[in-house]
Amino acid sequence: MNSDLDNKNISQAVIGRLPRYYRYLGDLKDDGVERISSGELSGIMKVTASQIRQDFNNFGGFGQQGYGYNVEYLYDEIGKILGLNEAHRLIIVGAGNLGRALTNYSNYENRGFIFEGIFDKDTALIGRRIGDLKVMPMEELESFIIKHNIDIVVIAIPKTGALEVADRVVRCGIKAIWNFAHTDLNVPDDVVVENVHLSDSLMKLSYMLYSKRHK
Amino acid sequence: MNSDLDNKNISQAVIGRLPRYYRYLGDLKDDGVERISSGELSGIMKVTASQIRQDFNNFGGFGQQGYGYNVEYLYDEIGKILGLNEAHRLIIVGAGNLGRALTNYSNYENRGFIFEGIFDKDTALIGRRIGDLKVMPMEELESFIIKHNIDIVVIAIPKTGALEVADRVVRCGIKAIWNFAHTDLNVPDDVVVENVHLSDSLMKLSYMLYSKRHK
DNA sequence: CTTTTTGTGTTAAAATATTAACGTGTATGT
DNA sequence: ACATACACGTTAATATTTTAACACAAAAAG
Repeated sequence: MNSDLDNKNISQAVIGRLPRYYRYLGDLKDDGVERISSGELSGIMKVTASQIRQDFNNFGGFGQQGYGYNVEYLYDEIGKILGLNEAHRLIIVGAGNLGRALTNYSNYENRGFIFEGIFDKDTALIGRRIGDLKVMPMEELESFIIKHNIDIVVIAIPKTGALEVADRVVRCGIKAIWNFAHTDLNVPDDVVVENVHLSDSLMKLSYMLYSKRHK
Repeated sequence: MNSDLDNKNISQAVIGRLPRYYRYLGDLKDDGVERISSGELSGIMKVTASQIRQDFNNFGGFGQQGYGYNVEYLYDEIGKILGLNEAHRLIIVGAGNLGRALTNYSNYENRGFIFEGIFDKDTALIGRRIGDLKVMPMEELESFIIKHNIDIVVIAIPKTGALEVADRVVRCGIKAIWNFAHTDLNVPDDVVVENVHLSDSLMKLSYMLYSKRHK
């Protein structure tokens, strides 16, 4: 069913905007707003109304002429598109500061993403509690992934070990990696990687600041 | 001087790729590679040679026909473009898990970005040491920024307080914000914001995973 | 009930971004 | 010293993305 839409290739540009729409619609929903037009949303989100209509239409018609979009319906539909209707089970590799931050951060920010475990190679950390989780040794990585039906692996270790960890989790069937290591991973085509390169982000900011100053 | 290049508007697409070039060139440099052609780099980075040449040419000719690019020179030049030749002084607002992670993370990953202070409104945290820093109360925010010539403010607090903090730091002259709060900030045109919306990133991953599965 | 306004989905146009093509200068090898 | 291959910078072509235009359906107004 729905094969038309499912097979249509959605551009990265559109996908990148979906979470932002989702965020704004969530806020509107919380504020009790029932309906909204592309024009109004345009004003709030600072994007053209045309783009909003184009973006939504990639996935089918969610609105109605003369009415606009029903906020709650649209919110739910975008949630479905983003795959938020099914729960995801994650593990974090790396119990350093970042790994710890992500464990807690995600607990209250992202329902639907369930953090099932955290791993580290440092024996001093193994066994320590972080939130609800206990740090596990790297030897148990593969068996844990399989036993607990893990969906997504978060890599939160320095780049030295990142490639090896990626290889290991890919070998036991992982298809999605959230990569915080300061390097690009090399994975098969059917594995998706979302990079969060904090240094890159900071450099971008530096560039923007610098170029504004010297203009 | 150099007003041609300085005033030329570089597209976001290009800027977004610069840190990645910088990263790869740094690795090459560390490996002792002296020169590289756009074709070779293309193979390593998985982008077209044409794009590499186009990108670099936005900032002037760094290469030489028949030779290619000198790795170290190119690395340094891109560094300058990114504004990494001048040091930046940062403070972090929010001494929660994320703020703490960023303090340490950046200490060894990003030379040139100096973390000068960390602030929190939670009195239980004030005075506690995080790395080399001691958590300061929010009341001292403005005076600290001015006294220590702070460049960049990192917002690492929940969205509730983020807008107010942004307003406060903008009012005392801050022109660059690294925003980890789960919301968009509203700042004047001459202030640049680089967002790191972790939830958005995770949702994107969820989408990619979901859409691969259902294809 | 009719008219007017609203605002979508969609098609067309404009603007950007990416890739390919190529002329020319530099290095390398004979 | 000369020929050949290399590889940049640049211009041209292609593809993608964004914005505008518009026909038509639903809602609101009279």
